[in-house]
Amino acid sequence: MRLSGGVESALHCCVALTAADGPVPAARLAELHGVSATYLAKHLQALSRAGLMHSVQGKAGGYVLTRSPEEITVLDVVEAIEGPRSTFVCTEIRQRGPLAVSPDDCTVSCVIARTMTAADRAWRAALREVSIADLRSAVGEDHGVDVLARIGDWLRSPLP
Amino acid sequence: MRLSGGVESALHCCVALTAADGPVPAARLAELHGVSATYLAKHLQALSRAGLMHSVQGKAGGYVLTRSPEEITVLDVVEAIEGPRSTFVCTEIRQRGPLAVSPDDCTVSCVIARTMTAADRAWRAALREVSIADLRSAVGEDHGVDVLARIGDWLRSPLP
DNA sequence: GGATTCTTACTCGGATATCGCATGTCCGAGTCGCCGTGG
DNA sequence: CCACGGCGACTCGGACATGCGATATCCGAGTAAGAATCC
Repeated sequence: MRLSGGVESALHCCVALTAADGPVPAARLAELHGVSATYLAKHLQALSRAGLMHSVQGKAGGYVLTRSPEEITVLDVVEAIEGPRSTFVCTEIRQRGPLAVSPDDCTVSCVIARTMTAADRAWRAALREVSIADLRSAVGEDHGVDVLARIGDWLRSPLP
Repeated sequence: MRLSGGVESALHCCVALTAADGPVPAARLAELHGVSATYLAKHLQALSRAGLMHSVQGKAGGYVLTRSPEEITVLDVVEAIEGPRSTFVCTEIRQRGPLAVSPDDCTVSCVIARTMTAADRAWRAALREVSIADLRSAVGEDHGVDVLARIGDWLRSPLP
C-alpha cells in the first residue's frame, strides 16, 4: 500500500499557490517543483474537479485556490487525488466457503472491516487536522530564508 | 491507495487458527474461506517469515500460531503482508527546481512528510490496539451461532 | 481618441501509450506418518 | 511383541505468468489578451 506520488506534488502546489496573487499555469508549477508538467496537469485537474481550485483559461490563465488556505485541509487534497474510497474493501469472506454464515446473520459488518475502517478514520482525522495554512507557516519556520516570499517573487517574475 | 486483499485473508486465517488445536494446511484454510489456495499460501509464507506463525512440514503439517492470540496485533499481520514501510515516501521536492533549498538548510524533514508520517502513525496505532483475541471474541458476539466452535469442528473433521 | 473586431498565442481538458506492482499459478525440495519386515 | 528401515504421500518454499492501476504523454477545444482597424 503506497500513497500516490501525485499527492506530494499536489500539496506542494497548494502551498505555492498561497504565495501567488493570481492564476498560475500548470507548467509553471511543474517547473518550480521539478516534476513532469503533463503529469502534474492531471492531478491539478483532479483538484479542480474536487472544487479545491478553479481554473481560468486563456492567455494569463492558470489555477487559483477557491478557498482560503485555512479552509483547505490536507485530507481534502488527499481525497481529491486518491478518491474518497476507504483503503480497505471487505469482500465478505465470512459469507464464503463451506461454513458461510447466511446474510441474515450479518446484521453488523465484519469485525475485521470495522477494525480496518476505524484505523482508516484515524488516519483521515489526522490529515483533517492540518490545513494548507498550517503547512505554509511551518515551511516558513523550517528554513532560515523566507521560502514562501522567494516562491511568490519567482511566480510573479516573467519567463526568461 | 488500496490495501492488499491478502490482508483480509490473512486476518481471517489467524482467527481461524485460534480455533484449531494443531497444524492446519494452507489448502484447508483456503477452502474454509473460499479463496485461491496457491495465492493464500503466498501470504501465509509472509506471515511465517514475519514470525507470527511457524510451519510444520510433512504429512500432518500446516501452520500454527507462534504466540497467543492476545500477543498478535492486527498491525503485526498488516505489516507482515504489506511490509513495514510507510504509506508515504517523500521525494524531497523542496530540493528540486529553480528554487531548490540546499541540503544544509534541511535540518528537519519536510512538513508534508511530517504530516503524512504522523497520520501513518495514527493509522498504525489504531491497528496496534486490536489483537487477534479481540477479533475472535467479537466474531463470537456478532453472530448468534458460535462460529468459532463450528470452525474448530470443521478443521478437526477429516476430509471427505 | 475610443470602440470594435480579428488574430493569436496560451490555457486547460480528456483521450491515449507505457510501466511496475499486486495478483494468481506452477512445480520442486523437504519431511513426517505409516506399513512392512525382521529380530 | 517390539524396533527398525523404507516407502509414499503430503507439506511448504521459492520461481514463474498475467492483469490492472498508477505513471507519463500527447493533441484538440476553448478563451482571454492584445494588436489592428475603423468610426
